[in-house]
Amino acid sequence: MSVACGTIGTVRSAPTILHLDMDAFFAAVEQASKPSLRGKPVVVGGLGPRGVVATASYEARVHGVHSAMAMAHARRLCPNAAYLVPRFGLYRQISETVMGLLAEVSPLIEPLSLDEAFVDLEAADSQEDPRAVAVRLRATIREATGLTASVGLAGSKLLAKIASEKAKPDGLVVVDPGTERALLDPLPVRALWGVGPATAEHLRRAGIATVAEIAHAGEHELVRLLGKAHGTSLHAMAVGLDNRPVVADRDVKSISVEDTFDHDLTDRAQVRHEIDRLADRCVQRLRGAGRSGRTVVVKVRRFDFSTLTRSETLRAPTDDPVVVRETARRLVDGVDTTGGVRLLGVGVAGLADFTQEDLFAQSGGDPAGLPADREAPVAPPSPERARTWWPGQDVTHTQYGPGWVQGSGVGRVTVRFEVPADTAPGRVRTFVMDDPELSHSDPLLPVPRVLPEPLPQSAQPPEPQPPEPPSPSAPSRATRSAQPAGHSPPATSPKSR
DNA sequence: TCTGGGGTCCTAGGACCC
DNA sequence: TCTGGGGTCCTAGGACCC
Repeated sequence: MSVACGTIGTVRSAPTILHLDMDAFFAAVEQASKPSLRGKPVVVGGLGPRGVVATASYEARVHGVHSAMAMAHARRLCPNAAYLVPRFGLYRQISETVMGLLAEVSPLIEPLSLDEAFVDLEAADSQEDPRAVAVRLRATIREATGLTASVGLAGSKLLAKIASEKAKPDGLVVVDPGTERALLDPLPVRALWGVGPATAEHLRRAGIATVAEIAHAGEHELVRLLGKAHGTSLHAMAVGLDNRPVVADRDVKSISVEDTFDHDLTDRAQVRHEIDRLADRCVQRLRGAGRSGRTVVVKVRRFDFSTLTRSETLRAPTDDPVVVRETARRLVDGVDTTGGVRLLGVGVAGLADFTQEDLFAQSGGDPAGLPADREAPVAPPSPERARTWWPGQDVTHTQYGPGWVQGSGVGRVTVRFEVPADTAPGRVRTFVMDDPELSHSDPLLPVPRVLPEPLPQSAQPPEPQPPEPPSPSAPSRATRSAQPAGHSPPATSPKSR
């Protein structure tokens, strides 16, 4: 069955597709930058009453905590873990470093998320042994970031991803040609890409529990059970056929924002107000990406978790806050929200490559001829949220220096003063919440034990720095990050109502 | 236990046009 | 007057991924 066939495609004869997955990425970054958390259970995610776990450290997983679990459940399972709000700005920075190291291995890389990517080694200049490349890559990433990564090498994307999963944590698994079926056959159907809870249940009712049983059932039966597209691709994967290429620079197709509220909204005026704010945030992201879009989408999750979407396609692409706001409002007005609204979202799809300014410039039109409210400013972040102290956030005290919020309540905030380079946990101190000497600050990059290798050309500093070991006594200022990621309130914990 | 936020892709029905 | 088939676009919902 391992022989290639016809239109479905084949599997490479050498394991030249590499899948890299950072181990417990968010939690590992927190442990690397907060010395007091090393070796202890750490859970990163939304800390509000409706938060879910984004990432749990391996110490927390031992207690049964895992991604997508309700935070309330996690707290019951592992009450002694550190519960932290995500610092996406920092994760993004570290992710860029890792992706830069991948780009040194091969020009063809496909990021799947901040902590995951495929690399096509066939596109590399050197035809070095893939295993040697993977070994060196893992070491380089550890040196540059202080974090561990797991790597799978195989002849297809599917197998490379399964291999990296098997390699976790901090391992390398190579799927040698000829061993594909032995690896796949015993796996549960959930191991295949595209099999979630619904499909797994569907298959279970048909008596299919393992990959081998999918292969045995045959393509016709799979299509009958799951439909054309899903059935065909699932059967192909189960028999080990997967020739999907590694694709760099996938184009974004939609941009959206959404908020789950701590308490359901019951007032129509409140719903409208939130829709306006979401529309503004969406347009901000749209413009930041230099795009515009034709279809405005509104998403409403009601009190009973029933979710519906309403969309409207405009005659031309827009990045106009007024247009998006009014369209979103019109759409949400047509939805029955009696009983309460748990979540609202606004998105723009059908993206075009141009902003409206570009379009006007191209047609020789005059932007000044637009309606006066066209450039209505996007609402600034509300000031009362700037002084919210979430566990995990970066702060600085004028006297004690940099630290992070350990907890807050009853008018007090507790801060642990330590920096990534510290080898022992730092001191803890408590302040009144509005202490003027305490302020939010930018995150500090975790300090690797060895200096990173040179980044790719685009990321090179203007003047090459001579390599020198970091000084343990005064490392923090030099590694202070450029992005103000610590300032914004956590997106995962919207305002309570 | 009670379910985030940001995406992608697929299906299906209806409108509309040729 | 009735009967078509096909293609494309739009809308809504659902499954899935990280």
